[in-house]
Amino acid sequence: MAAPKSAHPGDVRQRILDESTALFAHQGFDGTSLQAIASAVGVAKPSLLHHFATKDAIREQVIDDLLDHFRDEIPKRLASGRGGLDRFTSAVTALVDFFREDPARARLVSREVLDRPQETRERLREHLRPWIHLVTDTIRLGQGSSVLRPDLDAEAYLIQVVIMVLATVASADVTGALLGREGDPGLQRRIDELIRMARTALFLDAVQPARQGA
Amino acid sequence: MAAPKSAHPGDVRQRILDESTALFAHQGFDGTSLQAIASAVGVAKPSLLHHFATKDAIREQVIDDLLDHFRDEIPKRLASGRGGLDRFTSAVTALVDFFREDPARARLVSREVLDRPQETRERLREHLRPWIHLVTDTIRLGQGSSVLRPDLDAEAYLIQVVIMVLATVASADVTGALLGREGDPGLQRRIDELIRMARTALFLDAVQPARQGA
DNA sequence: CGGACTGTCTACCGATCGGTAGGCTAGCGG
DNA sequence: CCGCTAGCCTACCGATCGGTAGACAGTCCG
Repeated sequence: MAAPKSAHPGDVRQRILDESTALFAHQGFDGTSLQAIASAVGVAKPSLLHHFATKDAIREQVIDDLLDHFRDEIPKRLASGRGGLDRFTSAVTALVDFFREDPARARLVSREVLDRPQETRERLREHLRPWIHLVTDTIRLGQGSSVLRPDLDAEAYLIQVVIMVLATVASADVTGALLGREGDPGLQRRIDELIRMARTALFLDAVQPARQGA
Repeated sequence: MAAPKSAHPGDVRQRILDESTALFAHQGFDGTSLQAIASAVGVAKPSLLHHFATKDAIREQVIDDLLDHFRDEIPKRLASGRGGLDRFTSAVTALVDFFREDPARARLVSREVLDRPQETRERLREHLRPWIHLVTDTIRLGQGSSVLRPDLDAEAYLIQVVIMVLATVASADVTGALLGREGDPGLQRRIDELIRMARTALFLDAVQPARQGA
């Protein structure tokens, strides 16, 4: 009626994906009905199924878009240097920022891991395998030249750091209240500590760089 | 018919809780129907609602039992010494073992964090507050006497370690395939690295104790 | 101008959801 | 021995689920 019809092709489709991302992240796939998505987008329920064959197809597209975005963004952020921070902090910060700028991403991945472990395992393996090799090779190089701790398990270390970043962002609402101050979101404080832990566990104790302010 | 009726009072009730724990952990609360629980237990659906007022009441009891069990078991395990391992490794191992001996616990908590952040935050705060204070006070003591790293944020550190343990066990099925060898579950390897990371990030580099075999 | 196509809608489908009503039975206390 | 209660059952409820049918309106192309 008031709104112009079919003003932008592909617009509704993208809005469906955006709203589904938010809803799946907060309520889970099973906890989100097609009606809820339709209401959020502002269309009737069957319109969703005109753009996607089934509810599950929406979820698949949401996940694919997220992983593609991850694969495109991370190298870009790594290349952009990030000021005077050393290479390690720059890398971890890039990882953290990707999830922190939209925590729905962290929640969504966490839910997929819990809901569909087998499928998610295969998908992540394809997407992350080259990336993992790149990082672990670099770590092993640093271990050889006595910059990094020799007793470190490169692959396990990397995975643990990624898991910790994911879980930290995904659980930000909950874990904030466990810190001392009540109203404090405290996410930055936990991330600072996360980076300190990861760095300390990686480098032989040469220098501990000063903690960055913001 | 064949089975003796009402052989053990409270038996069915406990079986409902056990099966619900497993089902909620693997499929989520919204992904688990009352019918699915009833079938797993081997009773008719309305029998569930004789023991519990609503489906949600089942979930509440499952979580309460889990948290109570945690609060009872952890001090017990800490007291039992765990052989010649130092106190730190003993504590982290106790935490890891609690979740690893039934990974459904880790999955269940992770799901609650995602599904009901506000409610879970309050519940965890009540349950964990004294425990957190105990640990962080001990850490700060160690920081004062120059055994532990002075730049460590005791509360944030503790929370990050707990999060990492939880997420590691909850995601064991997925993350295993990301390590080098394919069929390898690799959980022990990640947990060894987790403990190494936590230890290195906590202690000033005096000694790195040898990694324990099994 | 006139189809064909695209996108949206209303109306509806069978299945399943959480939950209820009420009957049957076995054990127990008076 | 009799009635009450606990525990389990079959049968059923309205609501909501994911998904379908088909009408209708624009828009683009010949």
